Amino acid sequence: MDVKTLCLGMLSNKEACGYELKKTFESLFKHFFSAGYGSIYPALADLATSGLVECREIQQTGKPDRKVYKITDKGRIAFEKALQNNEPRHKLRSDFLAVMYFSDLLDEGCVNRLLNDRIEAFEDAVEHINSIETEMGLNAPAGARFVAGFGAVIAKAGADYIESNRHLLTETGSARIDEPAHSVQGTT
Amino acid sequence: MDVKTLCLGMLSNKEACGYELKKTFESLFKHFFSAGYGSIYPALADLATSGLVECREIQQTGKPDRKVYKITDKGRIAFEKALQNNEPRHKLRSDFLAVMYFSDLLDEGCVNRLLNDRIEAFEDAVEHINSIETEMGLNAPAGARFVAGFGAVIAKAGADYIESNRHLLTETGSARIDEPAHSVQGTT
DNA sequence: TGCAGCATGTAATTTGTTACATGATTAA
DNA sequence: TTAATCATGTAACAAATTACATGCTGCA
Repeated sequence: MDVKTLCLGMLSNKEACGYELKKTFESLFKHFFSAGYGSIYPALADLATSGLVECREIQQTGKPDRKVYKITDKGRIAFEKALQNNEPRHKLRSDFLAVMYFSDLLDEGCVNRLLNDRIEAFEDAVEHINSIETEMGLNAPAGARFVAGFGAVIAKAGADYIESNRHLLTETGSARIDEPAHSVQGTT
Repeated sequence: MDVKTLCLGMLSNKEACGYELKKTFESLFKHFFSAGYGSIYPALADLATSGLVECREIQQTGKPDRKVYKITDKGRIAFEKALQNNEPRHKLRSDFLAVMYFSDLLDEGCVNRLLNDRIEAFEDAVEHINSIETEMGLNAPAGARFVAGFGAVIAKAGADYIESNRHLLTETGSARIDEPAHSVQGTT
């Protein structure tokens, strides 16, 4: 699944401009898909050329015209077909794990810092997902809740794993003592 | 971190040919990094050109000469530097979650099939990792064990999450009829 | 005064995937 | 006889990232 297809999918829920789609990538989709303007704008242009979306320009003062894209019938059909096509991939790419694999080449301070950073990143992810779940509310589509829940559980599992197994990588197994005074909340 | 750097890292443990490195990508690194011959061979050629590895050709009958690459001192320094450089990324890319987000556009049979397939993929991953952990034994480097454990825990968490939350996506919440009676507990 | 938000896009570069091309040996 | 394993590579293609390019508004 490429950025183009995902944009089409987002537009099947609600019309939007490129800027807004980017916001969605950064909120709901953050933990499993990312896209920058450099992918989104060309994708929308392509979709419009293919007749899968229609574009309506809204004039604004002091800003570029807002281009609001709306999915067409042809677009809906194309997207449903895209959903059924390929057996969907699910792939992690982790430099973090690669570095940990070679952690015997690093000094302990460095390893500890990387572990702490990663735990923090996971905890931030959990918080981020919790906040969007709150925003969504209970009447949110099932798919959105399922996907958010998945992200939260996996991030939590990652943080917990590191906390429980960091002793494998450091002689002292030092916990996060070196964190300055911005208190880090417990793993929840 | 690109394929080139990871190849260099692998060679810091043990000299190898491209074919062997590919095997390592498919065993130890499978759950967090992937690379095909199309990336590996050019990467090795580049490394040799830069003097980070040395190549020794071993003649064979009926096969192309085996090119065994060995890291140089310069290569070791470059790799250690690469390890320290960037704060390492850890990024999931999941078409599976994207499709689930839009699962209301699919019929239940299709959704159930996708969920079952994903659970199976996660379970296969756990098994695969367990088998390489067994192969490695207890005297394996700490980094290798840490990384393998991480993969197993995350895959298990993913499978458990789907099992416990599939009811969100399907009216009937049909479980896997093809699985024998082993009840799956809630998350964690 | 400076930064964040809104809003668009292009172009160069990097990176990796896929298909192509070859070919012997061995086990099922 | 068919597939898998060993073993190398190139070339075309696809895709996404990054840097560049513009510019107003409103807040601190």
